Amino acid sequence: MKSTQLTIKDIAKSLNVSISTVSRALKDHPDISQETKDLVRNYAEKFNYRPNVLALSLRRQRSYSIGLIIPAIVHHFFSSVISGIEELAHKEGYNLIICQSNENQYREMINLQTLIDHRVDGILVSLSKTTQTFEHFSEALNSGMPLVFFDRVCEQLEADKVITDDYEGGRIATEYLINKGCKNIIHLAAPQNLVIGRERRNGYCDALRKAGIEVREDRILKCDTREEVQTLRNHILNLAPDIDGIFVVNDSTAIAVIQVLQQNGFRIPEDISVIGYGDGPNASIIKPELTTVVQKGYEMGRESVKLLLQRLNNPAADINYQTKVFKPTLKIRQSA
Amino acid sequence: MKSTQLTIKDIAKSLNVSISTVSRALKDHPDISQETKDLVRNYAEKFNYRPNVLALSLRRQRSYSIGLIIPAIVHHFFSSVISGIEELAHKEGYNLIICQSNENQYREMINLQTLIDHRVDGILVSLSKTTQTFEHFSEALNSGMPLVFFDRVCEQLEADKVITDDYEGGRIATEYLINKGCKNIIHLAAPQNLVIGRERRNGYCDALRKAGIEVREDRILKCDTREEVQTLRNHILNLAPDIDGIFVVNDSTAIAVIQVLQQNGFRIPEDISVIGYGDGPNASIIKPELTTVVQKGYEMGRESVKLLLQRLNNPAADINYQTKVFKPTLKIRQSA
DNA sequence: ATGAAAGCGCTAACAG
DNA sequence: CTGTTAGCGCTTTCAT
Repeated sequence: MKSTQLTIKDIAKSLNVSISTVSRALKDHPDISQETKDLVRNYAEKFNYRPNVLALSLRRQRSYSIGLIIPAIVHHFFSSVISGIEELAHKEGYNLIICQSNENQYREMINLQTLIDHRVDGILVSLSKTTQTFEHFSEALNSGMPLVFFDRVCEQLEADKVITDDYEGGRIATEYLINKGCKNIIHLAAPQNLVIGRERRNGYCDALRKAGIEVREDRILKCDTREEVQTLRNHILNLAPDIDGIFVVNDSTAIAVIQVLQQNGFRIPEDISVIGYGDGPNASIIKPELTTVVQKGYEMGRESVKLLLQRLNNPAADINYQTKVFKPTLKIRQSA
Repeated sequence: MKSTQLTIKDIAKSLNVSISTVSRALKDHPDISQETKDLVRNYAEKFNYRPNVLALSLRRQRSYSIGLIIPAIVHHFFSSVISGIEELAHKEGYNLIICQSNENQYREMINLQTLIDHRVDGILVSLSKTTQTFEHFSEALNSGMPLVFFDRVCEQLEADKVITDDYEGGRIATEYLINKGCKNIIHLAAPQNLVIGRERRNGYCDALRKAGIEVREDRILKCDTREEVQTLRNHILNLAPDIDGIFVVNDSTAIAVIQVLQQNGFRIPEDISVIGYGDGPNASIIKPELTTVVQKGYEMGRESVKLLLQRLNNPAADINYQTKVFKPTLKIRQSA
């Protein structure tokens, strides 16, 4: 923070007018004479006066900044969400304070507190994988802090939410595999404490049932990272000869699985069809190119900000909480 | 910003002590009796008092937040830098305000102003591709704002910098190709107003000269995005029969080139060897896996924050500006 | 049309 | 050991 920044007080002194006159002149208050306005504004312009946002926020009881709690910045999906958020937020005059939970509930709680301490006007959050309790959020909500959850939301909490219809995503992916003729489809799932994990899985299960295929617990593996694919490598390879389809909860895991299978002589999609989830840039780099469920990160980011702004601009109006649902689509490439 | 947040004044009133007593008790000032301390702190704890960071910043003339101007969040390199920055900054009690320039000088200038307006204690920046003038930064620097440039730095500005030795990166990549027996190597380059663009290119040129290979301007193409590869598609394919090596300024462009070449019957690396720059996750997804220059984003992020903190903690001490240089290494895979 | 003063939440010098 | 006061930079009510 630069201490040598020009203040309204400095201007007042130099111009021999009162502080309030300067303040009013700067904001084009009708009471001020054109003459004084010009005087003040020229001076301000000349010496590059810039209002102190901190002081403004304190005074206005509104910081014009919004907070973001995100599990991990480096995932393409999340970074595209950030991009969408940043874009709209800045356009609307808000700035963005970003915190990373690193998939850790404790960090998430700290993040939340940090943002509250900074008196952000509202908070956007996508839950960490390890988050099991939600008091921190319900407290914030009760204290009046506007909260919008996106992607990884919390069912038990009443709040604004932006999601993709993950059940539908799981369903269309699995149905596509079934229509392709797959009979033995496994699912690599996200942790089941996450709604997205449950929903995608439910979509998978229901599609199977609808097709008269038995849902087998031993064909659903908790596996949603590249690293886990390595850990479960042998298990997956044991399963491989008996299966003809895999629905994977995200792209990077799907790609890791394809690589492992290919290294062991399985042909994709001839032997086994694989479908991912996300449609990041990797999806069209892997050979065969990945068939995957499209998730619109950038748009979800923007939508989250929209919902938040709506609430900020109607603080009194007790709008009912909204859930904006994006319909997932299947991007068909080569892997299935 | 929640207006119903408990303040020090509220506590004072409830407890019938003065505001300053509360303030001191909270910060364990030696003058305050243990009794009063307990009283105040219990109350604060019980009603979940949280200091208003805005007021604190105003008072201290220090916001404990740092700003970041980044060309595009969605690039893996940059998002890993952010991750490193966020990590260390939060650990040191700073929070991060992120602005995206979108490779646009005008946006970059706005971003800078926004951050100054928010009275951040310091700013980390990586230049946008289109930035051609630097007055905005030199002004900030002159006004005393600590600035650290990383990766895309500015030669003309005296400031702290964190870079990889891009000349060296270009050199080792090209030398490796030469040693592999390549004689006709083209370079897909970044814009030459960027130091990284010039340096990588210079490394390429010098490696060629050192090997007695003529440097030909028609073998250096400005091409550093997937999109540009499509635009230059025909040009590249015309060149292809005559060349045996390509040094590309970043991974995603390298991958796009490989895809175009493969689609047109060229074998990588048998017909043409390709080397990228960055070593993001994509590098090991493409077939053949990409040989590429390793760039340590996360570490560069941390180092940038370190340099900044060093300066913040020694505001008086006129430390000489430092440039931290990371040595690039070559990750050899299959594409070359 | 302009100024004085209070206050946003907090700290710290000064006083007692 | 505790309280009073001024001030960080700004806005706004109330006087004039």
